[in-house]
Amino acid sequence: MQNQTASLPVSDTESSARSAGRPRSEASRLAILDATRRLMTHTSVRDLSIEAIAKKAGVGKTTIYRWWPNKVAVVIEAFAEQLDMHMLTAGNETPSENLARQLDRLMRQLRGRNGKIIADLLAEAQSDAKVLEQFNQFYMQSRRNAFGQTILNGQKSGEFSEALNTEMAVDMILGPIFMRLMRQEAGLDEAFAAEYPVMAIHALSA
Amino acid sequence: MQNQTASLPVSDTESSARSAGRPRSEASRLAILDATRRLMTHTSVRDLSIEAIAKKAGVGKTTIYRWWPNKVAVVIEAFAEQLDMHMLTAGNETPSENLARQLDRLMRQLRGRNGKIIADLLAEAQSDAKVLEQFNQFYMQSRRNAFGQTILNGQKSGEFSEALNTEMAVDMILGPIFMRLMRQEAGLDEAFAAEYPVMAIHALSA
DNA sequence: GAGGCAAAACGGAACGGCAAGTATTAAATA
DNA sequence: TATTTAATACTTGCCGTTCCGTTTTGCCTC
Repeated sequence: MQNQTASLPVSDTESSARSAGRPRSEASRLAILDATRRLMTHTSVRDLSIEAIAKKAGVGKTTIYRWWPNKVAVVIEAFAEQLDMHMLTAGNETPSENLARQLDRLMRQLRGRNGKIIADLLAEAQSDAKVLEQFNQFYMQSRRNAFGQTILNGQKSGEFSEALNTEMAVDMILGPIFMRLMRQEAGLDEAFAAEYPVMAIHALSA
Repeated sequence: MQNQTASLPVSDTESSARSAGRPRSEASRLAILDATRRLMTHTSVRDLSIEAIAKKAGVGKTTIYRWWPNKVAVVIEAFAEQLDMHMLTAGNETPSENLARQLDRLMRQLRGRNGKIIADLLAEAQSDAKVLEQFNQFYMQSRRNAFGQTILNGQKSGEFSEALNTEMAVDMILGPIFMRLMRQEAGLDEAFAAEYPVMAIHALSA
């Protein structure tokens, strides 16, 4: 069986072109990722331990350490498909409509367990530079780029003010959402999700 | 000597009206807080351990556990004076001016070590409901109230739009700042600090 | 007032538990 | 047979807690 794993930024899949020796066990890999997903329904990323994953997966700890640098990398890979949203810019929309749709999708995705995981990862990143980089590379950067592009389009079309540079505009758009996510109280509830896009567009408008 | 400790929201100072028995050692208390401050210059809140504090303070672990529920409470008390900014609303300012000044002060305060500590605390809070409550009660709530009041004033005076409720407006104002804080990349640098208040006021304006 | 007693806090030591990370040995393939 | 992976077992370190003997206070009795 060919190794069909998508080139994820975390695990060492795809490296080393099948030279010799015992091949990596795909069964173990899947068991690890599955165990991680199941454990994450009851615990936070912080409380998750490599040992617990190994035990639940029926696998040695060394196997995990061999392929992932830390538990965050395992979590990222375990939830990669669910968290990787395809931020396509639809064709015939105005930048404002496009932005509203993107915000809507982001907030819907951050509800429930996924949001908790993202908040946990951002929290973990605060005490580990490597984790921060992993998180940015895997999750945050692509989001920022997508929103940044939409904002640029809006600035070209004259809908959005040209006064702010893109980076700062992205911070202004995403900041409140993640603030809400981490405050937990209230969170990204219906009311907020309904009102926020309007406010965000107002904030950017010329 | 009378117990002059300001009534801080974390440690158990002031409770129990001096009935009998050996009184709490002020020397130990100060040694613990001082050791915490010194350790925090080199480590994150996450990597800080009660054991290390006790060792550095020349104190038994028991003494710490007796008076503080967890290490976050110790950190909060150790940095209480530095982090407690007096958010007075000056008299003859327009709400916009007032808001700009408040933002300026907040961002200045979140630069350097204090900002790192706040980010760490918010991170710790993500995996512990008690910590989140401590953080809100000690730090976040008072900030939100102060900004909320200013925004309300601005809405009354007609400078700010009445479309958004106060809670959401506060999230919109503070979100980007904390986003910036936790991203670390760039952070609350000069450029951001200079531009952001203008943008924030624009976002709120009617 | 002097002395003794109860109450509370102190530092030190040790415990069991848990997780991180690391040899070492066994297993599977070219 | 060489090479690479996997699992077992181990060491290390911290945590949260519990004991213990000691110290410092208030209060009561004489």
